[in-house]
Amino acid sequence: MTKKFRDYKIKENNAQYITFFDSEYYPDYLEAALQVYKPVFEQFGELLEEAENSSNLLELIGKESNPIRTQLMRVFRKFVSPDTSVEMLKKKTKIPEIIRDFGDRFRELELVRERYNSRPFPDETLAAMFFEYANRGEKGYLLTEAFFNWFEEKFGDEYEILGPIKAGRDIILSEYLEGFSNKVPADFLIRNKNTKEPKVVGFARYDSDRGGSQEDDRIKGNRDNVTEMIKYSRDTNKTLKVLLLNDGPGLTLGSMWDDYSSLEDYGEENVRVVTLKMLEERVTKDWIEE
DNA sequence: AATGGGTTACGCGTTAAGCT
DNA sequence: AGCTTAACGCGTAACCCATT
Repeated sequence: MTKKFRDYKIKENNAQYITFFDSEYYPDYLEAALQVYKPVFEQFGELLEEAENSSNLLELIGKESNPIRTQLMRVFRKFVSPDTSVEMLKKKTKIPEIIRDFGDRFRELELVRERYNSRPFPDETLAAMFFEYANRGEKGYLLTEAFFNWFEEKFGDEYEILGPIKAGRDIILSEYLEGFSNKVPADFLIRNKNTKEPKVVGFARYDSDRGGSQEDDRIKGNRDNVTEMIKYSRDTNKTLKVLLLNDGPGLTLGSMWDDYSSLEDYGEENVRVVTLKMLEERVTKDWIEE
């Protein structure tokens, strides 16, 4: 009997199967943060002097080009308009609309100047806040990247793996599976290199933190996907496997591990849940083909 | 009544691909 | 070339609920 995801948790030792990606320690990165954002703050200060009013300040920022424009927008949000989401501010063309809809809630320019000048220059606090966001999402990319590399190395001759290694559109399964009409987004798809026959549908996720709320969504989403795949396999008489690549310390939180274990049970031999450290043992040609 | 862990709900910024 | 979209994981306020 093959080892199951559940079996990696005996005696609560599952943490050893988790992959860690290094993060920086506080306060080591403060210097780097100041380096990055000092020019942004500097320019914001200049525009602040130049502007006639708060709306005009936004217009002036809109004339700048990226990447600095987006950074100036972030500062604008903080000092002038916490109402306006970054999604809005990212669109240059939306600026007149934003002024129309939110302009009356912008903080008065005089007050903004006063508050801005009350801060030390460069504002280390704000730099640190911004910096904290900078690496969001990166660990998820590292996870898929590591998997793609491993897979190419190990199975590159026999199989091909499709999907974005970093940012980019997911694989929409209906576009690759004959007779499958649901627009299910997957992270990768493994096919026989010669026949192009789909073999494995993959979903990847790195959980640094947070158990709680996300657990349910993810398990449920994954379960729905598994159900779909099983049905598809049965209908078409093909064996299509589902690989759930999950990793990160978040896996050890709450009921996450157990939930994934039961998901594996639910999918029987067609579903495997793995971390990077289980790849050699669990992602085998036998499993792909059986 | 206080404490504290867990849950719910939602907004968030950056990146690279994709589009116009 | 500039802009938009799709993808990623992160942070936390407010609430729930069991225990002390």
